[in-house]
Amino acid sequence: MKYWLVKSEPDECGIDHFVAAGANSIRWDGVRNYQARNFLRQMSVGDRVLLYHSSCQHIGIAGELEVVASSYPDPTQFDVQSPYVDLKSSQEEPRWSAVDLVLIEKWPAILPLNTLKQNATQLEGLQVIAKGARLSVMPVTHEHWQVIQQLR
DNA sequence: GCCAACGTTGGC
DNA sequence: GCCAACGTTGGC
Repeated sequence: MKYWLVKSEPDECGIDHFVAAGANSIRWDGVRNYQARNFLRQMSVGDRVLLYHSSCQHIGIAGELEVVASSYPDPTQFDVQSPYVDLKSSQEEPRWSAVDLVLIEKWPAILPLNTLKQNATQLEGLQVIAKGARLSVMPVTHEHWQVIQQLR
């Protein structure tokens, strides 16, 4: 089992979207960055995922998700109605991938980015606390996962 | 709203 | 292959 962190603005697809979906999964699509896509493609069913809220009032980790479907072609890249459409992508060689995620737990409170930064020594290398970090899908080591669990 | 950091594009 | 210009991300 591997560990990951995904970023989203809570208005777009936040923890409450997953709460509303209940036992139903939500497709994690619209990723249009190659490095992030490559990480999506490394996800396996059963992997655990931290959901991070960005660009909002309470920045930080909002809860835990689980991968229930490994990567498949992101349908939004072919949807001309979608803001994520990519006209340079083809059905034969889809450029972008999506996975399906389901809620494991909404944490009782957001674990603030500030708290993560205050524990930067223990979390050294965790990409979300790096200055200027823009990656929206990133791996989390088992050690970092355990530190984060203790901080929540 | 500002702006630093970053990824991508495209001319050469 | 280099790099300037541009658009976007995301914390503050």
